[in-house]
This record gives sequence, structure tokens and C-alpha cells, in this order.
Amino acid sequence: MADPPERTFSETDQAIMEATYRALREHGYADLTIKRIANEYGKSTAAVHYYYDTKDELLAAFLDYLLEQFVDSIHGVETTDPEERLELLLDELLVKPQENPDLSIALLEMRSQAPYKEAFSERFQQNDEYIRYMLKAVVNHGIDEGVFNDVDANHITRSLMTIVDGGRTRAVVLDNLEELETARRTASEYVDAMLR
Amino acid sequence: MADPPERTFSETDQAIMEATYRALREHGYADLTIKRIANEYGKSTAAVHYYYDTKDELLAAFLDYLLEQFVDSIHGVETTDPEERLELLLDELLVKPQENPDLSIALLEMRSQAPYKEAFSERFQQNDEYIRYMLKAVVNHGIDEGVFNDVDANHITRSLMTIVDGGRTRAVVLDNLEELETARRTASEYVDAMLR
DNA sequence: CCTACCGATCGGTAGG
DNA sequence: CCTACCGATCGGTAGG
Repeated sequence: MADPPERTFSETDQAIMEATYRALREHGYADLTIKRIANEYGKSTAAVHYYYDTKDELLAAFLDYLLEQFVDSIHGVETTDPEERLELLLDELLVKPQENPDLSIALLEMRSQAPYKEAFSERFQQNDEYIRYMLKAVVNHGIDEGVFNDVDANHITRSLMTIVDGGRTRAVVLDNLEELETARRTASEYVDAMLR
Repeated sequence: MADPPERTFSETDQAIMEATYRALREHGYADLTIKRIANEYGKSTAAVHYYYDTKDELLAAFLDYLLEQFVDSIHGVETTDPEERLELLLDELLVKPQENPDLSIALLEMRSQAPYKEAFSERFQQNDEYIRYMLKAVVNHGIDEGVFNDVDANHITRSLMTIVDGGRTRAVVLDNLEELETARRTASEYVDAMLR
């Protein structure tokens, strides 16, 4: 499986994406309006509509922009030793979100709209597949090297993603970053129990 | 810890709550309007406002109505044998949601609004505490009876909730009920690994 | 409880 | 890219 398709953003596109990012962190997804994006952009709403015909189109582009950055950060984990690499990937998924709680809130809002917006659904689906692919590869690598038990890598991977998404959801809903630490510990316990 | 406080609903209140429930399942939370609730109620929007001054007030009441039903269903698990009871509680949390996917979608939407609506936050928080209390009691019961290892019941409980919320979130976002089954299996694996 | 309505806000567009 | 504006929709209310 190759990396997800890349998308090119002109400097203007980038400026609008960053404006969207700021508006989203400040007001949340439910209160994200073209006007607020335009304010952050520093121009009129018509200027935003000049580059993106509809709000939906802009938001789809924004998800591409955001998830690309996320994929890059996952990609940045270069350690190859399976045991260490798995822990570092889990850190990336559960420790790093602590740096930006406002974004986590907005992202859960957007995820909750996936059932109504196919453009969202497609992108979250693809992103999830990519992360699962990365995790599965490490697990299989560990099995091949004999450091992990010969388990159902597909299931283990899905279980870890369940723990990751559970920690993220709970951190937002219960407004408590410790939920991410709990989930991180749970993930390690699960890895220990199933892979050794 | 006692059961969460009960709230009394008149027949009119009940009718409005059921109308809200239907409107929510049909249109989702983001598109839930007083007009749509009134349509389901079969009367005018002014009629709805006659009983609930504001939309926020109505939604807070609705969450009470909904979470009370949920607590009742958890309360309905009467088995006392710790091992069996834990499995039945997990079934209640992860198998039963499969019956009503539309409600699960709307509930995730509402959960994602907790950071912006204190009335929501309070209620989800209280509901979570109650479920954790029920789970913790079973784990401690099992420890006392010697069928479970002497573990940190608090942590085990939070881990299980993480798996539960992960399964629920993923089922909605990825539009796949199998995510709940995966989470159910993960929960059993975790219980097996940590408690035996 | 209804009819009728208000002010506010939204996404989007015409015309330049 | 801006100013100015449109039609649609929202939550809520006045008056009965």
C-alpha cells in the first residue's frame, strides 16, 4: 500500500487553509462560518468563495490539508526495530494530540459528521486505512523477526485503533487529557498481553 | 454511589421527548431544529416553546430522558456472578448499540458538543461515572471472591470504557457495525489478560 | 396552544 | 478580489 495521494496547495490555498485552521480551533466546527474563515484570512467572504465555490469544497480541501500533515508526522517515525517502532507509533497517536486539544475537539466534531458528508467519510476512512496499514506492518515485521507472537495482525491492529479512538473521544468529551495517558497505558498492556 | 438523580416527565414532556428522539434519528443533531421537533410532535413551534423556553433547555431535558433509559438498561443486568456479569455489562455497552445506529450517530454528535455546552458535559460526565462505578463494582467483587487477579480496578475500568468508546466512535465514523464486534472481542481479550 | 412575525445569521452571488 | 445584496432558515416572541 502506497502513501495516500498528495494534493498541491498554492500559497493562497495555504493561507486559506491556515485561516480555516485558526477559525476551527477558535470557534469549533459547529460555529465555523465562511465569514470567520474570511476574517482570519484577512479578506472578504467573496474572496474565499473566489477560490472555493462552496463551503463543502473548502472543508474537503481542508481535511486533505490536515490529514496530510498527520500522515507526514506518522511518516516521520523512522525507527525500524519492531518493538520500539510500535511504541513510538502509539506515542504519535496518543501522546502528540495532547499538544493541541482545540484541534482534537474540532476533529471529533468533523468525524461525527462523516455519516452526513461523504467527502468527510472518504477522507477519514482513507486516513484510518493508512494508519492501520502502518501498524499492521510493524506487527508483521515483529512476527517475522520472532519477537512477537504469531497473532492475527489484522485484529491486533484494529484493537489498537479502537483504544486510540477511545482515548481521543474520551479526552474531548470528558475534557480530560489524562484519558489519553490511560489509553496509552491500555495500549501497552494490550500489546504486552497479546504479542509476547 | 447511588443511582443518578431521576427526573419526572409529564405525558406532554414525554411526547416532546419522543418527538425529539424521532427528529434526532431522522435528521441528526446538526440539523435538529425546533421546527422539526414540532413537526414530529404534531403541533406548532410555539407549542414546543410553551413547554421549553429555549432549545438548550429542551436538549438538556432530552439528554436526561435518554441517559435515564440507558441507566435503566444497565440496571436490568441482574446476574451477580462476577465473570458472567462483567461479560453481560460489556454486551450491554457494545452489542446493544447495534440495534439503533441512527441514535449512535446523533449521540456522537452530541458528545462532540460537550466542550461547548456545559449542560451536555455535565450529563455525559455523570453518565460515564455511573457506568464506571458499575464496572468497578463487578471487578472488585470478582477480586474479593478470588476469581479475578488483585488488580487496579480503577484503571481496568477506565481501560474498558476506552475500548467501549473507541468501538462506538469507530462504528459511527467508519459506518461499520463490525467495529463494535471488534471492540467487544478486544474487551474480552483485555479482561482475560488482566484479570486471570 | 396558534398565527404571524421579528432580528440575526447563514452560504452564496451580481456587478464591477 | 470588494461592496452590496439575496433568499432561506434559524430560535424565539407578541398577541390573542
